[in-house]
Amino acid sequence: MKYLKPWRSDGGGLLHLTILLSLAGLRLDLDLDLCLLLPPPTLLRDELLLGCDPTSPAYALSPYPAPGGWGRADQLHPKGREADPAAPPEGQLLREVRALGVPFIPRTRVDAWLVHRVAAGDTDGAHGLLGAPAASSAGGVGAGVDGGSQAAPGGGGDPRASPSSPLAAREEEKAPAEQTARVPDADGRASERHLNGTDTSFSMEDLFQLLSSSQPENSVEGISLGDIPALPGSSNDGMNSSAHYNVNFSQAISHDVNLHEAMLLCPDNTFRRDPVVRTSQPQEPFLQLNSHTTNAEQSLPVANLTAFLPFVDNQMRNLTSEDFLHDLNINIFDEINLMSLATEGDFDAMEVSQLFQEPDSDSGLSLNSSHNSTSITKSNTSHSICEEGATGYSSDPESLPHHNLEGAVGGNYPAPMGHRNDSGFCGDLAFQHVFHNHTYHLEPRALESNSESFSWPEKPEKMSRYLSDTERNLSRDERRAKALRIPFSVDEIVRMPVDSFNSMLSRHYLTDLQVSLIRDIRRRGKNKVAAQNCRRRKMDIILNLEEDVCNLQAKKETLKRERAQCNKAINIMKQKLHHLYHDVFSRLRDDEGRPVNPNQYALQYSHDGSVLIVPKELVTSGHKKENRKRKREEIEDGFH
DNA sequence: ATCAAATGTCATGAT
DNA sequence: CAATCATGACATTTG
Repeated sequence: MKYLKPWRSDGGGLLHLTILLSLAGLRLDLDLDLCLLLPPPTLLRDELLLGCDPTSPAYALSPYPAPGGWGRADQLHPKGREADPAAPPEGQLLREVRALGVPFIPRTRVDAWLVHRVAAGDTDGAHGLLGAPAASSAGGVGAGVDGGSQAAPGGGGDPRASPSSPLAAREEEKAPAEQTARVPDADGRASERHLNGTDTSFSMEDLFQLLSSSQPENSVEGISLGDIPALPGSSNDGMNSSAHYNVNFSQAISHDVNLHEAMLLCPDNTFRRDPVVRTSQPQEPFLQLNSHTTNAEQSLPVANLTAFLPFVDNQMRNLTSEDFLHDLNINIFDEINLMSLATEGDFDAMEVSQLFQEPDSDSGLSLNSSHNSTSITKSNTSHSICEEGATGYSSDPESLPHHNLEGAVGGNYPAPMGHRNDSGFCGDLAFQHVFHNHTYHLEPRALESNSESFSWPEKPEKMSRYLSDTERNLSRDERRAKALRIPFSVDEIVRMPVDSFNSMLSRHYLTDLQVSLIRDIRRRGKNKVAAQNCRRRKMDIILNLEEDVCNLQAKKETLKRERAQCNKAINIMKQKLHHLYHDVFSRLRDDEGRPVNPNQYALQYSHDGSVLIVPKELVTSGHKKENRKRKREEIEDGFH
């Protein structure tokens, strides 16, 4: 398994940003030279997802809808969307586009605009507006606009960035005024402004405005380009000025191009599973989820993020055959998924990093100890909370709203991470450092494992130390499912009938890793129930046996008492017989008038009722004969 | 820290 | 033949 390092460096500190808008056969290449720092996972993911040619076989092999076939009919059907309570209010533009009957349901204004342009046959205009095709799609940022999949629009601003960055704080102050003037209203009138009046003057700002305005409420916060510190040697080539793009670009990229996540993992209306099955599950739209989870990325003033991009380039260049496509589909997506997970959620960052931990490596996940440690943040090799959680979670709970990261797995995930400290020391320098040094320190062994043989080398006893009480209440499978963004609850996965289960798997775009985990969860869950039943039965058997033992013991005691009584009665009878014997013999006299010795004679009853006095020798011999005769008769009876 | 009970997990065979 | 169940053995968690 080939893992891509998440940083790309262009040497000059310039991030070559390429936005490929692949939509309904339309490819819009936006080539930007920005001293812009983008969230690496989003960048990598979208680069891989959308940086390739939409017409290439990669799209056919990928689990994503190919251009022109965005999503399945049932998923994209307007009715299905109308039934979605989470769907955003339809703006006029959206209605317009939908009225055109294109097989693509835009969720964002950019989507709508693009579809509108495509439907209107004005693709050239779109190309012209968005600039020249990318010189290197693999080296750029694929900022795809995914209509049907609603690429993570949710928007939450980036409250984490503001407190930690003076620039961001300043931006935050002036943001509202700008936003009021720039952010389109909810029904997309601002978007229509571009469409109706100034198509030919559509600028980057317009695009970014569109991107950022897909969630107007989120556009107030976040990092503007002006806030991003310029790297040495950076320039504003390709841009009018940084101020010109003083929009929530990072957020826009993060929210609107998070295609992989949106299409694979987003359980929103476009990929909603059977509502009947889902009725018991709280609908946790990933829109909201993703919007929150990108905050860490946005908030990070990453300095070295470009270090990973050449790696990506090499990977992309070296993998041009079917292997590449296969890897792109299975491994890379999974890996990216994991990496993105690591950057998108507090828990997940922790979880994923720990899941990939060397089993015996203690890795110093000392979350508690790291709370009051500030020096660790300056050590490249220290294993601090930030390193473990370096995959992009804020440590400043006050600065970020309590994001509800949970999917359907395990019900609710209140999600306060145990490692989320109160000091927020990771938010600034520490977090910056950690972010670009340790974000994707995945163990090669773990990285090389494919999705089928993927193991979870976690050490539960260690794991539990770093989990909050809430997380600790989750089972391991629930934590795993949450880490992989499995959009179903463990209970649901286990209890679902096999037919529903299989149809569910086929209806959702799940990575191999997710499918494997889901099947494992089902197997383990059923086996857990079976084991519980088995133990219950065993306990029942044991209890029944114990009850039987008690009953038998009581019966034994009763029998013993009866036997004792019988023996007592027998002894009494013997005593009486003895007395009677002596009484009889005391009265007997032989022919000479002498008393008869009871030791030499015995009394014997004859058949006619008379009593004879017989010498004991004859009595014993007679008894022996009778016994022998009786035994012979018994043997003969048994033989016959 | 230690230990025992409870519980989870895996392997395997049966259904 | 796949899915599920049953269960012994071992691992892990819990109190």
